[in-house]
Amino acid sequence: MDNRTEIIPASPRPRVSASSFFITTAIDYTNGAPHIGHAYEKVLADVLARYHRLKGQEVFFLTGVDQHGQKVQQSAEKQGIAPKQFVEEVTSKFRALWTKLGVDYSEWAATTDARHKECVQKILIRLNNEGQIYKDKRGGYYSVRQEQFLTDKERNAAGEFGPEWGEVEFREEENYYFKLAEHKDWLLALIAKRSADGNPLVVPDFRVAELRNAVEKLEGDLCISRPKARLAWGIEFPFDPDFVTYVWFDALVNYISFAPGYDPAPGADLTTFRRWWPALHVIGKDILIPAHGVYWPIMLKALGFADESIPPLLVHGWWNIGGAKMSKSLGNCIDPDVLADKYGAETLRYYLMSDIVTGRDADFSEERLVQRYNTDLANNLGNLLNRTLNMASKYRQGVLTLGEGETRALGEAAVQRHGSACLLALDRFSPDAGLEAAGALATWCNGLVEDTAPWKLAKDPAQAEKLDAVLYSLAESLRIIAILISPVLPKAAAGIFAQLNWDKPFKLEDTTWGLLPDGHQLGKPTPLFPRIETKATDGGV
RNA sequence: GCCAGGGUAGCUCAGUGGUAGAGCAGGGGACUCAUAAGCCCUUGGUCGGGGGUUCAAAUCCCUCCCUUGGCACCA
Repeated sequence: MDNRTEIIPASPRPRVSASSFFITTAIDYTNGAPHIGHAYEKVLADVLARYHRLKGQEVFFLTGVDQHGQKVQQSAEKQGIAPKQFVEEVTSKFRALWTKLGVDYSEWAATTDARHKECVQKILIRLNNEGQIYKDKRGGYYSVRQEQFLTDKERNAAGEFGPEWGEVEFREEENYYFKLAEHKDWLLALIAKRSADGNPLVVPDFRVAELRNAVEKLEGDLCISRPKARLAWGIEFPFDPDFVTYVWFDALVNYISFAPGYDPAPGADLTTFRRWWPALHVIGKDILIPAHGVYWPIMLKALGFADESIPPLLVHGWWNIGGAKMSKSLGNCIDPDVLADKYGAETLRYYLMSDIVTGRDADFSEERLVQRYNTDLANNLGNLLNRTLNMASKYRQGVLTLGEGETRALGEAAVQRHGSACLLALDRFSPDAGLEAAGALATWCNGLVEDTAPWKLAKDPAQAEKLDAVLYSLAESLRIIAILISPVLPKAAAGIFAQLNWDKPFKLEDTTWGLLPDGHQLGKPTPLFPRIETKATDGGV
């Protein structure tokens, strides 16, 4: 219904470059196959990237994989293969899935890439030269079995380390540390300033408070190395070959090491880089604190980035399964590859974009996926296209005539109303609300058909111009709906254009009413979204 | 434990002082251009429990229960 198109997220949109759009996703850890959460984030970023391309902006969409680290090293050892081979196998699964789902990225960030390693090492050298990194010896309790230091969090109710850790010993270890704590006040001020300026560091805004609380509790510096004896699978410290860098200065740096034109050398020419930066970082809520909300801004600050250049974070929620958190240990992971094969990639894209409010959690249900496809795509939009072309074919041999102006004005007003709601939603990173607005336009069109009953108009020669105007308004609305949904459903949008016999590129400016010319010949109707028939017993996941 | 947010129709949620709402699902009807789709009408709720303030509370206050997230490197 019309009033639902008014549901627009309240958070202001952070400012990123106007002429170009740089968007990144988290890079996925290559310790296992991709699940539905990985797919959601990449599709979300892809939809936003496609939307900005639709607006005519240059888009740089960066995604990739985080391939280093202890878990990968351990998993590879278990399989008796080299870490390199292990991550290559897992990485290929991710890339194949993104291809299947139509995730159209510009650059692939793999942390084992030579370009990335070089950038990470240059950054470490620079920060070391500038006194932001120091070496220190600290002690702690170490689990030999788990090959990790334990913190108080690992202690049980009795204040002891449980038997699951095996033999626990006190151990001292030298490592490199990054000066984090001295930037605490700067970061607090930045968070406040950016929110006050309407250019929030974090969206949605309820996450800003969470971040502020976390920063206020910040104390101590950040350990950024591991001795090679303990972890060999990583990027070597350029000034100390006994160590590799540990996660932060490896994974987070991908956002600039793979960006166009970045060079960490002091005084380097960053003209190209600045044309794109800052990026919009699309991340999950699990990695906001502390990685992206605390460490990353401070790392960039240390590298000389200005306050306005600290990138905004778009924090999405999680897909739960039957109310429970999805996890490998529960064995309730949803395989997006299987779903895409079963229902089609665009059906999955539609579900992932429509059934979750950006920033919040949602419950994944295969049954609901089918239901939303049938209700929204097959019954509402697909059938609208089909009945429109059938009527045009039956009553007018598929030729459009402008017809009476009053009826067309109604169509134009509806397109204006729902179209602007859709675009506003996409500007606010909410494909869910955008799709709802586009769907509301289709619903309005179906209402127009019922109100005007073209099958009756066709029997009365005196109503010929009205019939023409109805058919024109429907076809023109469908053309515009196709553009509006194209970021989410590029193939279906192309299918609508094809059936409308409208061979034009997708552009946002073409959502203007009235571009289909008088006398336009429409194509032949074919069901665009065939209904998914389910057995009554097939209840989904 | 601390901080923040929730608990409203079968499901997903809107509604912050003035006679309980939407979409989907369920039921009924009229129509026929259409993917048995679309359209119209409609059944569903003592608004988590208890107490309080008020002429009036889903809405404010107190309390209890349940739940989610963050504080703790799994999108």
